[in-house]
Amino acid sequence: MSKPITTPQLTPDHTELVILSLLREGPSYGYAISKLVAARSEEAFKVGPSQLYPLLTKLEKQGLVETDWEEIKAKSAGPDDNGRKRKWYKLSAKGQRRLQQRIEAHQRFTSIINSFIAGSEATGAVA
Amino acid sequence: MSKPITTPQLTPDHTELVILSLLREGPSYGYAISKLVAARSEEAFKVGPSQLYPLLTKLEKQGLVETDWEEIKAKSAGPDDNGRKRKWYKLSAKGQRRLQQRIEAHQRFTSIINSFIAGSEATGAVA
DNA sequence: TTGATATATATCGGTTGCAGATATATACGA
DNA sequence: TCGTATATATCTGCAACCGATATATATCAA
Repeated sequence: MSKPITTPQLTPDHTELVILSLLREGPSYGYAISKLVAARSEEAFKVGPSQLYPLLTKLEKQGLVETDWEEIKAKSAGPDDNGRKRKWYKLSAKGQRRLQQRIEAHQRFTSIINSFIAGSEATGAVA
Repeated sequence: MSKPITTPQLTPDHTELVILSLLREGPSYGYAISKLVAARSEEAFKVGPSQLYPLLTKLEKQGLVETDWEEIKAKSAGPDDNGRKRKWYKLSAKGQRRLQQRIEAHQRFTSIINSFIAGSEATGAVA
């Protein structure tokens, strides 16, 4: 028995759509995003570290998100560099436009897939 | 300038859904399927030979399709083996069940993606 | 008749993208 | 103190796919 069919995997484009959608609700950071994607999808979508961090870096390079380091101080903290850090990602104006494009692209995608599912009834072809 | 955003790519699961959907309308063969996918999707989806033939072979091995060779005879044809051939694919009962599963999985997929797009409004979270 | 294009199936080779593992470091509860 | 959770990041290998290539025939126009 192989694993049962639940949902198709995320393409890179769909992953970007999901992450930009989350960031539209407010800034977040890698670990939280990863957990949120799993929780909101009822574990259907999973974005692991090896997928997430390179993608976030790419979004940053493209100017779709702006980043900000938060120092999570331990009890005592000198001016050292070793404390735990949290990298916040905030949707930029460019990112919002990209999100809108991804949403529209997804709607076209869904529409075409549905036309295949509907089949000949929808195309006028003879059955 | 990179290519404009049109639709996300097809995952293997979505490609299978599209091809099984086409075969539900009646038997077809590789080249015709490739052309049909492009035509019906207004060129948004493209399934080239290197993607299509391995996939069709896989579907055949899984018993989702049944195959049948058609000899396309030239004007003269002895009992030779060199004539052009056409390999027909017909959806099996098992393939029909698989298609139904893929359709349901796609609907779950769409539903989850839409919930991300809808965002906080749909989740009860504070904006 | 010759050449270009379409039909038809199939494989190969390089690139991309990701899953799983590993690495590092801290916080917290049992 | 030991395991789990938080938090970011890279590495290694594998699988999938795009583009090209291969082979062979049919068709149509010049």
